[in-house]
Amino acid sequence: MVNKVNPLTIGGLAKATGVHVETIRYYQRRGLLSEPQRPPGGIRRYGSADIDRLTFVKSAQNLGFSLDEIIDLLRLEDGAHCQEASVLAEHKLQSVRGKIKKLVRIESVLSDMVARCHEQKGDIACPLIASLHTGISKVPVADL
Amino acid sequence: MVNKVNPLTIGGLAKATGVHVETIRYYQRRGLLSEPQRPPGGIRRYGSADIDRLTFVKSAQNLGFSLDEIIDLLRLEDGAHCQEASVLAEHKLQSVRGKIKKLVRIESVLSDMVARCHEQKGDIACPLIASLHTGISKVPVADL
DNA sequence: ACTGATGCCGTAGTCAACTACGGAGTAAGC
DNA sequence: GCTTACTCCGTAGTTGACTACGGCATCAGT
Repeated sequence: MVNKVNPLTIGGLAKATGVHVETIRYYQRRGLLSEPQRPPGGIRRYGSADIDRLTFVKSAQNLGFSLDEIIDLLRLEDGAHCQEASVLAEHKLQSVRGKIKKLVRIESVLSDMVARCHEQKGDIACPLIASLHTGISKVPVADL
Repeated sequence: MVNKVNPLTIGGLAKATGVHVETIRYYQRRGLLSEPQRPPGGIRRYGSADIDRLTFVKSAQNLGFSLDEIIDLLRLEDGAHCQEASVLAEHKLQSVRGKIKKLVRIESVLSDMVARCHEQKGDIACPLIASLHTGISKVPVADL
């Protein structure tokens, strides 16, 4: 009962995309991927459209979009809503830039602390531990 | 029944540190903060040592340490294990730098996409959506 | 026809770090 | 002495994105 257009079983789709079978089923439940009709009592078949869809989802996810946000993007998928899509992307860009800023601050505090540890001369106390006690680096770390 | 050394109730400690009462209780359960003895049938009292401890936990957390890692740091808290502490901090520094790298790559892809949207001249398709279909930006986003 | 690998399906478990709830006891101010 | 605000405690729920389990159906190869 092999379909010429949609030759893949869910396992084949998983191999073709590198997405776990259970994850594909999860995406179907979440509405990120539609479930093809299945022949009575038979097994569903998938094709290149599904591979493309999963590629879309994974690309967006790699850019930091959540599944909920990807659902929004999928509604704009026909390419006719460029304005709206770029608004979403710009928001994401802002949040990515915010995260980078926070991490860069954390990086400088941490590397300072490590450096002070290394140049420590005969002190007894650890400057790193000491810094943590003084409440240094009050970087709000929310949603890193 | 007010204690001169440890005058704060858990609510006072919460206010003094900006950490929610429930979170303090959660930290006690996790072993990040010890529970002071309480007078029979009475209410526990907290003092500056507890404020300091919470400051320590929050500072470390703001630097990206997980609670489990902070438990490790707390074992080194006497300041006599500078070597070990700085090893932990260096690991964290590595991971922070890794995250920054990934985010910077994401930032450049996203800003490219947005820019192409803005300079789009009379095309019908949205370049941003199109990019997502081609599986661009295979940045493994794990543990962002 | 048989067997072993897959598919289907619903439900439940995982992780981290909280956050909320409910009911009973206690402390403090008037 | 009464009221109101806390405190204590254990347990359960939240979030996001999966991941696992168990039992049955189906398919492909021999």
